[in-house]
Amino acid sequence: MGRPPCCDKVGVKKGPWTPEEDLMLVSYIQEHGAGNWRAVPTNTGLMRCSKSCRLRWTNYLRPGIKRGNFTEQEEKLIVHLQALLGNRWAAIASYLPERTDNDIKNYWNTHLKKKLKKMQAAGGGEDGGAASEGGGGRGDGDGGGKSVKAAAPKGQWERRLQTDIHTARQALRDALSLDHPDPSPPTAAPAATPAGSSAAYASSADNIARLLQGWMRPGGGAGNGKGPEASGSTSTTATTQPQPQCSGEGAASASASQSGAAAAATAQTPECSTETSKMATGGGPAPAFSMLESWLLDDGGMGHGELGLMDVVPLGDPSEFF
DNA sequence: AAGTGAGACAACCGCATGTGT
DNA sequence: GACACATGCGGTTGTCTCACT
Repeated sequence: MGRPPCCDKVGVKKGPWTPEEDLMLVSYIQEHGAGNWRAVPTNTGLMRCSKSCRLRWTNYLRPGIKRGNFTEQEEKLIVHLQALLGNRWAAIASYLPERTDNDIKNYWNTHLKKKLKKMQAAGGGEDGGAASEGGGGRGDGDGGGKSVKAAAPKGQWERRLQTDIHTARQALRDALSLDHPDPSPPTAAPAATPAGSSAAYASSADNIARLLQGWMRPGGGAGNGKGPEASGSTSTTATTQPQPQCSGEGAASASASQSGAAAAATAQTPECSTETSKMATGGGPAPAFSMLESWLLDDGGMGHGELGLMDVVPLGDPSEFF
């Protein structure tokens, strides 16, 4: 409702972030943990709005983020999830712990959309293609969730329900406190693989990653929110390690989308919820993921992707996947 | 070698939702 | 129960880099 935009203030800087700003933000989060973004600009002296700070952190500075080069598996996963969930990037991103929703969204808009279009044009519809748009549902490719609802045989509410189930399952898993997989040591910020353009910037990001490694190691362990301020908001802090429990999760190792992700998902701890609330959306589909994976790899089943997934996660008995 | 166009990525904007008072 | 505030999400735009002519 009549809420004033957070970035209304004059003097708020916009545009690309400089390495210096990144450092300021990172070091602040190091000390206070992520969260309470409102206070970040004032406390850091950054001339950015809180939103911008949060975005910068979650999309770029947060450790454990893999950049560039989507693997084939990731691609497939995205296509199928998009078909299933629509443009709910945050939910989709929860299946790809190393990727940010923004990244996935961009990748979809720049690569996959075209790819699928081509496929359809070729009369193929191959993989996600056919499945996804349910017959070109998205036409323009945009408006995912919205248009999907019209074209998809299943209502969007059903998809939501589906996601909710994931969330619920995750919650239950947390409650049962499965222990997390060991924080598989990150292969060091894979970050620095930006393609071309970002190369220059990558180096600075790399530096930041190094910086993070330094401070994230307080107790030797990225362990459980052992981070600088292991509490509350720190959730993210914990994440800060390139091998975090929250974001990058162990999956950090290589093509996480594969097997790694499963473990990764499990790695989700309640603490991670703050920053990764997005993750909560899709929940930590650890078990589901493996099934999803096989489902995905089983291309033959394509064509009814949705039904396929529905089968994967029977509405009636989600518990079965615990 | 220079100019133009296309593609890719980062960031911003506005709306929706959740939480606290 | 209503209101206000903070955060999260998705869509869109702007900028930069690379490839081609």
